[in-house]
Amino acid sequence: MIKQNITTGLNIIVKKYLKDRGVNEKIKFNVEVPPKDVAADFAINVAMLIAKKIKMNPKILAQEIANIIIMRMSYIIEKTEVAGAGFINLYIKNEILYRELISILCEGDKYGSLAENSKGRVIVEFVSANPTGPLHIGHGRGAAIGDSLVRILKRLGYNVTREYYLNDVGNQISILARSVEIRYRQLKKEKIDFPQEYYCGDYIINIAKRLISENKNINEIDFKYEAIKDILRTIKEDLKAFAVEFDNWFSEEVIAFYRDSNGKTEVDKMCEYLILKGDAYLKDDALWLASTKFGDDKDRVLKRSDGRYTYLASDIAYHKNKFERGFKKLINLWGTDHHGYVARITACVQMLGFKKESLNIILYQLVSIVRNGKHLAMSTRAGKFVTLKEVVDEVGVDACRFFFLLRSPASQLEFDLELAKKRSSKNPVFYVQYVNARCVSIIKEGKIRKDVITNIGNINFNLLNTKEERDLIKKLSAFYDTLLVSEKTMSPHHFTTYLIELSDIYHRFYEKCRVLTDDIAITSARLKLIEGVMIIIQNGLNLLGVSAPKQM
RNA sequence: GCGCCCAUAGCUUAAUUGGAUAGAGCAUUUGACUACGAAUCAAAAGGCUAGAGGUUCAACUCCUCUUGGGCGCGCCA
Repeated sequence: MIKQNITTGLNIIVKKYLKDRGVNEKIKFNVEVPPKDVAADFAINVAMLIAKKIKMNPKILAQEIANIIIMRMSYIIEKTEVAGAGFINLYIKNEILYRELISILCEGDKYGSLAENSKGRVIVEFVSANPTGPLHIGHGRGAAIGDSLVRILKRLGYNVTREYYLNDVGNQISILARSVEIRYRQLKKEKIDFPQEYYCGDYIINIAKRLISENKNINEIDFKYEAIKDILRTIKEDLKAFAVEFDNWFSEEVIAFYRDSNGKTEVDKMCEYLILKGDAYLKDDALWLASTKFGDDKDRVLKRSDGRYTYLASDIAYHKNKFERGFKKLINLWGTDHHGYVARITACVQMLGFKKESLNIILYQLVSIVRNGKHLAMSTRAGKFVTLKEVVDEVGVDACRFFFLLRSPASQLEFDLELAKKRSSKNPVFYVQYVNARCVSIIKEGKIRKDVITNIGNINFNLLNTKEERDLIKKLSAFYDTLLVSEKTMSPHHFTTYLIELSDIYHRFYEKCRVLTDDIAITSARLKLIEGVMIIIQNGLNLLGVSAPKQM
């Protein structure tokens, strides 16, 4: 959290500086890590921003501010310099780094977390695959991103609920029920055709077989109920095997079927509300949503002329329901194929009287599976898709989750099965986990030596003064920065990048700085540094839902 | 046709959200084990960030257009 401490100090200085110059505006500047070839620890761009406002030479301002910083922040800043177009480079004192390492060691797995439930209630809705078949790898990516995002937000103090929205109402489900029924009848030797557009996977036949084995009269069988029951069970099993557990499974029936004392469903009430507000209107015997008012390209039907509601109507009621349950922020993870839906749901949120910003829709691109350099063909229609279970069974949960989180949700993901299985540094999961195993191993080795100092108070951290050691501690402290970036961008992929970079820096340290030597003071200090690395790697992997094995 | 998203090294991609000489990994080439895990490390080479304009002290990032790709455009879910 070094960066945050610096920012706090700088803000005070900048505020006063602006006031002295008669500038009343607030300036939002950045504290950033300079490029590789610059030796400084941090750099700020504030002088250039002020220069623009008051039309002065940024380098002169930079020098003035740099002087103030060195005077007022000497407790943290060792040295400043003006560089480039007006950057102020900051060199921080080593003691600050050591203090950071100490708090990592003391706080352990709590390091970088804010007080629980200090930031309000958030609901993250993800996967939400229709219960009409097993989860495929696309759902897997959504599951990994969603679950990891929840872990990140929790660490930042949000009170987060993981929710799966179950579309157990509507056409798809009717077709599912019919599909099972036809298979059932076929197994009973009835001559009946199976329509092409029905669900033709083997799992449908298996459900039918189960029903036959239960020997019930066909009139007693609720095909819809039975189908959902079986499919949902496998979905839950697959998610559990993938280390994803939902806090809540929200059934569409709750808003579409359940009626209050006046005989009204939540969908009914929502529509009445929108009509009253003038955001819904009747035309051609149907009820329309005036979504163009809020940026959609056309108005949408809520209730068909035959009286049945559309999927959209349920979905609006569902979002309303989420707000009514007290969530301040709604996060939805959708596959990119749903992007057409963003405008209308955003419009609805505003019609319901909530701010556009309270709904955050994250779209993620598709996953393609690569084996030996070749893309595997996929088609949902023919039931020829790669399931999540297949991939997890083949490469393991850790590799699977890490790979799904490797790229920004906005980029398409290539999942290389052979690479994911590799046990070498070429495989990024393995590379990161290997660091943890190595740390554990060295610490174990260190424990054998009786003379090692373990009490933090007696460690001479000043001995950690090489470039490699400084770099390593700085990277450790960037753990919190990574949390903040992930929050801002609503994406966990920064952590895979971070962990890979941290591992890189660790290995460089490992090559240059021998840990176990005859010098007991250095040995003890470096062992503590390694312990810090271990803590951060474990914390980071935990946010991704990936394990940190002690040996490999 | 309309709309949304994407385009970065041969391949897969990152870039702290507008900052300094655009970082990694794979593949290629070269080097390093008589000490803590060589399952590793060090180094070389590889880029007009698809193209053209614009805004800015500063653009991969923002705006406009063009080209190429993905997806969506139902009183389906």
